[in-house]
Amino acid sequence: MVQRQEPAGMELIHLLREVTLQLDLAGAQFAGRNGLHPTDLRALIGLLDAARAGVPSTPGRLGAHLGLNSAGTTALVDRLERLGLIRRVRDTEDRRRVLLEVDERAVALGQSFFGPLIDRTLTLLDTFDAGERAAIRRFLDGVREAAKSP
Amino acid sequence: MVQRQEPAGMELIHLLREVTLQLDLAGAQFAGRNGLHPTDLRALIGLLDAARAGVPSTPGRLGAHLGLNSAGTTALVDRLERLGLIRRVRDTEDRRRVLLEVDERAVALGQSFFGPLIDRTLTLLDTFDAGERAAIRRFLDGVREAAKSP
DNA sequence: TCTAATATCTCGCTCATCGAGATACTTGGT
DNA sequence: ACCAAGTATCTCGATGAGCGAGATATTAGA
Repeated sequence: MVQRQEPAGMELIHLLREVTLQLDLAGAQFAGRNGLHPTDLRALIGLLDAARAGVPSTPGRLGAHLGLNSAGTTALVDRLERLGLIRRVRDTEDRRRVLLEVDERAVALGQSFFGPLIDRTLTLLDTFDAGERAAIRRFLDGVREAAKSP
Repeated sequence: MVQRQEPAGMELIHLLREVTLQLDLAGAQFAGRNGLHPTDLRALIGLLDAARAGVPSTPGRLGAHLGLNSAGTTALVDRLERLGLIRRVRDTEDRRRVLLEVDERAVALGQSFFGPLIDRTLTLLDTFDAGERAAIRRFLDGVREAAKSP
C-alpha cells in the first residue's frame, strides 16, 4: 500500500487532536460521574463563564449558545434546576424573561473539576520562559482562527 | 463583589479552552451538514486512525473506544454502513468477528473536513522556529498528561 | 465432547432533542 | 390609549441515540 509522506508538522497536529480528545473525555467522564449529560456540562461552563463576565444568563441565550431549540433548552434548564445547580428568576424589568442564577453548588462543582486541571497546567506553564509562552499563545490563537472558517 | 485575582497563565488556559471549543464546534457543524451525529464523526475518526495505523477494526473495538455498549455499537455500525461509509465483512479466521472496512467515501469525507484545517495549521507551524515548536510540543504533551488523571 | 468465554446482534425501554404551536409580556405606530 | 407585531419562554407529541437484558453463533479449554 502506498502511503502519503507525512509533513513534519503532522506530529504536532496529531498531538493537538489528542489533547482535545483527552479534554473532551475528561469532561464526559466528570459529567457522567455527576449525573450530568455532556450538554449539561457545556451549559454549566457557559453559565459560569457568563457569570464571571457579569453577563446575565437567560434560557434564550443559553439555548443559542448550545445550538438547542427552545424546547430542548427548557428541558435542559429543567434538569439543571432539578439538580439544584441553577435557579429560575423572573426578570422584573422585562417580565417575559427568565434569568438563570448559578447556585454555589454549580461553582463548587466547576472548581472541583477544572481546579486540579488548571493548577497542573499553571504549574506546567511556569516551566516556560516568556518567549516560549508567546509562541504557545500565537500557536493556539492561530489554530483557533483556523478552526473558525470551515 | 470580591473577585479572585487571576494568575497570569489563566489567559493561556482560557485560550486553550477556546481552541478545543472551536474544534468541537467545527466538528459538530461538519457532522450535522453530512447527516452524521457527533458519535458517528468520532467513530469515523477512530476508524480512519486505525486504518492508517494498520490495525483491523471490529464493532467490539469501536464500541469500547467510544464507550458504547454492544447494542449502541450495532446501531452505530448500522448507520455508518447505511451511509456507505463502512462495510461489514466476516472475519474468515475467527468467524464470530466482523471486520469494519472503511470505504473510500469515508476517507474522502475525512479529507474534505480535516484537509483544509490541517493545511492551515501546517502553514502556521512553518512560521515557528525549531525551539518554538519544541515548546509547543512540550506544552501540548503536558496538557494531555494533565487531562488524563482526573 | 461439554462447558465457558467471546463477538455480535435483537428487543423493548428511557430520555434528550426536535418541530409546531401556545402563552405571556413588551414595544412601536397610529 | 389601543392594537398588531415582535420577543421570551413553555407545552405537547414525535423521533431517534443509547442502555439493559438476553439471544445466537463461534471458538477454546478441560
